[in-house]
Amino acid sequence: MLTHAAEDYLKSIYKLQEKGGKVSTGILAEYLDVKPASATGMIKKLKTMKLVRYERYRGVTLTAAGKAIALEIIRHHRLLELYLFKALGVPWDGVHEEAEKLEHVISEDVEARMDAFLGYPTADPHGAPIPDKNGVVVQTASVPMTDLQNGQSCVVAEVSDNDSAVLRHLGSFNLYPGTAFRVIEVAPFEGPFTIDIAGQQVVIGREVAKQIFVDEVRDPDNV
Amino acid sequence: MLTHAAEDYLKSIYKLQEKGGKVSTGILAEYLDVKPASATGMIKKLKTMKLVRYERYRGVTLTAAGKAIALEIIRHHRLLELYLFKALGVPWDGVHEEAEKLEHVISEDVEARMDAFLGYPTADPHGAPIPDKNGVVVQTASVPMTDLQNGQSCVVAEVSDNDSAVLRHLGSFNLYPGTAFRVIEVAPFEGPFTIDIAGQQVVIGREVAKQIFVDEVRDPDNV
DNA sequence: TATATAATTTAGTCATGCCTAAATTTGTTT
DNA sequence: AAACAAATTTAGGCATGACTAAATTATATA
Repeated sequence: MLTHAAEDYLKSIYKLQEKGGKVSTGILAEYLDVKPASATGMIKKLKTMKLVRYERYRGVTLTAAGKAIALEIIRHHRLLELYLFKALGVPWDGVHEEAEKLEHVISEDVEARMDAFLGYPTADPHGAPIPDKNGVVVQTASVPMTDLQNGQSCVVAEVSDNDSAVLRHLGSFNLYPGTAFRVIEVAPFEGPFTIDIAGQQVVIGREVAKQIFVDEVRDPDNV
Repeated sequence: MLTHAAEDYLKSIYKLQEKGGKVSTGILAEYLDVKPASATGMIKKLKTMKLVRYERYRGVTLTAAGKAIALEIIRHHRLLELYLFKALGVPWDGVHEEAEKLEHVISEDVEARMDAFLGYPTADPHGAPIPDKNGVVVQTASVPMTDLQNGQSCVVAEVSDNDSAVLRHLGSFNLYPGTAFRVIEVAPFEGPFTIDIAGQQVVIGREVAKQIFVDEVRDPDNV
């Protein structure tokens, strides 16, 4: 069995790999809040276990075996988030932290029971896809909110779960996955977005908008 | 925050202390499946944290602070067992192992939510008392099944959760906390017990009987 | 009371997984 | 092509929590 630390490394490599192919030691270390030297050490260990491909100064990628483990941990994490949210009422800005600890510890049996209880869900409370038992992930074609233009309407697909303060903020005006909204105005020069959510006007800054991904983008009906 | 290992030591010292005052290094090491030298090392560490009282060759006891932590971990463990059993349908011979890993990891928030979901229960699936938030344990006056005489009837109060094979065995004839039974015969010379559970006759060996504790013992109505 | 046996402690190791500081490699710029 | 900056690796350390082997203390027995 792998250590918790090794599982975290694999998970992080997977996530970073998703948006940019090979992963450098430095990026990985920064993502894990660890010094680059520590990352090098763990990468070498993972290589001897044949979970990653690695050449010094050339970055890491997951092997098939490594990817399978990464996806299993991610599945644990997202199922746990949804379970804590739905079954125990943990607020959506708190589930990430809790799942981060539990994901390394639950058995496959408990995982399967949560999965069944939830009706074999495909997304967690932040809209992130839950890999299935075989590690298959349903990828959606969502785009960052920052791509939106004046007047366009859309539905929230996913929200980054890294920053719980941001999540609380979004929750305060009911912006969750599945919520529809319309862009009233995009302020020029990289300015904030003013949007309409169920009749309420809300202003969202660039930094926050970057963490929101949307679906079903439609141009204004009345041109 | 304490390490998982330290929490396990405190929990074990508490349990051993319950039935015999001071706890020797050897007993503790055996209970934790660790070499005595390792136990000595951890005991010293716990002493510097003022969680135990200790003099070499004289055994350990918990301080008030140590006891509070031990009870909190035990509370986590037993609440988790009951939660896994009731909310997720984990079989009663599997909850112990699972809770053993989770107990070190759940937050107080999740603990409180499970507690509320379960309706503030006072016993786990094996009948062991769940300490309340303040560390108060309701002690019952149950006696070991090995104390029973021919003809006496009783109700199962608690079953030791250490051995899951034993639990599966007991479950196979529906012997759970709350189950009533009557002793038909105690074979002489430390022999097995023959009992009547809801009309079925079952034979239970000494070693298993030692792990069963009973309440409401009554002598036969017809003498 | 001397001695054998059992229990416990000390001393020294090992593997993890992190760290810092210094050395090296790579890639970019002039 | 040389030199600089950034990224990466190496080397050496530290804390945990386990281990074995040897020394010490306590207890039981003759």
